[in-house]
Amino acid sequence: MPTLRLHDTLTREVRELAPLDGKTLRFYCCGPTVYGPAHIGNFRTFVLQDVFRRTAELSGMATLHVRNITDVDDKTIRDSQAQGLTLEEFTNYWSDRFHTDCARLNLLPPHHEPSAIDHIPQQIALIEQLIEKGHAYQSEDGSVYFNVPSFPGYGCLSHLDTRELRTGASGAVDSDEYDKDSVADFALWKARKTEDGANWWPSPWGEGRPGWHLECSAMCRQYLGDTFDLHSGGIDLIFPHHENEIAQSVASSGQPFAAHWFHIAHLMVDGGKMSKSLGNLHTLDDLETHGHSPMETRYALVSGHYRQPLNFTFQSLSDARKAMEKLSKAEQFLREQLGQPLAPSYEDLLGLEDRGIFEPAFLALSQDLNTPDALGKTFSALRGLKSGTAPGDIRRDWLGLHAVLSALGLILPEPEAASDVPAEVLALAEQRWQAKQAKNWAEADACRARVTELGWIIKDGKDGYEVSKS
RNA sequence: GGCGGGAUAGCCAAGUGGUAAGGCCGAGGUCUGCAAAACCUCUAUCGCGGGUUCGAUUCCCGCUCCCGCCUCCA
Repeated sequence: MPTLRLHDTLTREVRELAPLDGKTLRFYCCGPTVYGPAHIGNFRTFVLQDVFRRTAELSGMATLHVRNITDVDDKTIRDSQAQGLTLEEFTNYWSDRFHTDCARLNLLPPHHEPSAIDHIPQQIALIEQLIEKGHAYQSEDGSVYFNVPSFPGYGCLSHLDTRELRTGASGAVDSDEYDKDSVADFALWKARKTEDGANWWPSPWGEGRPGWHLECSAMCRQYLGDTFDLHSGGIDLIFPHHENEIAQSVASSGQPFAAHWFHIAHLMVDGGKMSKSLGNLHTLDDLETHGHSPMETRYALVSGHYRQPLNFTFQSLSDARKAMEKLSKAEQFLREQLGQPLAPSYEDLLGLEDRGIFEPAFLALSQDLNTPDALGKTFSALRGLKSGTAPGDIRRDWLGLHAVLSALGLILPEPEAASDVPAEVLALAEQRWQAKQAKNWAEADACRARVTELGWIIKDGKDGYEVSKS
């Protein structure tokens, strides 16, 4: 079993990852806040987490994957009310949409997908523990805050000295929060406000709702225990979200929290930050409107290393299509050598011992999830295969290729089905073929021209032809 | 101001103390009545200036520029 090595944000080094309990790799990924369609930047994170899980599983490890749904916060409350929906109706709609997009991107569903609202009691229990241990306090209005100065390790993940955490450092001050003892303190429980509408819950501190950071700490504990293998999210979550999670969890349990931290760098669009005002917050639907499939998007998202900002362009989607067609041709070549077997299932590939000429590509994934290197090594192996310089076991190599593709989660395009070609086009193509056999070039060319006009392309093979959409 | 990540061919993007993977695009070739596909070949000395070294794109220092975080953003 190849060892899995991954960069750890906490220690800032690439470290080997092995299940703490010797059996199952348990990890938590911060999920979406469901108040609108997720954009491809969000999906970069989820796709890379998926590649991580697949690589672990294909290496022979068992996994336990938890990813939450944040279904209560300022934005979900605000937007649900604006649309005259209950919070549940609103978040259910966007959760469903999120799941649809995940499926289109071939993301493995997490083993557990807990939501904040479904875990209010666990969150309240966590706050009670924190207050009991002197790490939290109640303010005048009934909100509860975490007492940051009471937790010496605060800032260890983001390497931000707590002295530097001063309000207004970035130019925007929330002068609303007078109740905090220290500017670094953050809300565990937010007292009910009129604008929250029906969205409040009873608690020992009065009516209100949980703070954002709290849900993850509570649900990590619920599904993975106090200490588990890995915690992941976008790079922007390092501070303050993950820093706060560590504070809440460690201060309440007295145990180590996540053993390893996995953060994914941001996606850029056309060299700059994505933003609504620039109109470059692409969703899967947007891209499909432009004729780019979710798989092309997935390929584009894994074409850069997860620790580097990735520049996303429409050109990268076109490149992805071409690259996948190339992979598909090679896969068909191997399949034909084997006499048209069915593609192996994901389960068939788990813990595969010998990946043949694709072993280096798979190894690249095991080495800090180097997806671009894995793709490069895959194409390099392909070249050797086709030029016959890599003699070997075809079946072994075919399975090896599928292991790499499965780890990346790529589903290759199938050759165009002939069935949806219009009868008229089919007839013209056949007529042309007959003319060609008779060496009647003028008629053959006329037929080709006509077919082209209709938006189709004829490609001749050795003993026949294929028609495809132009 | 603090912390962090970058700068590699037309575009995207790996990597290494010993003269730089891969994909896309482009050029040439084999093949082909045409067209396409397929296959082969070709295209960079790695932001700037110093230093260490037999040798640096890779290590160190300085500089320029870019980006992110420091506020409930993946």
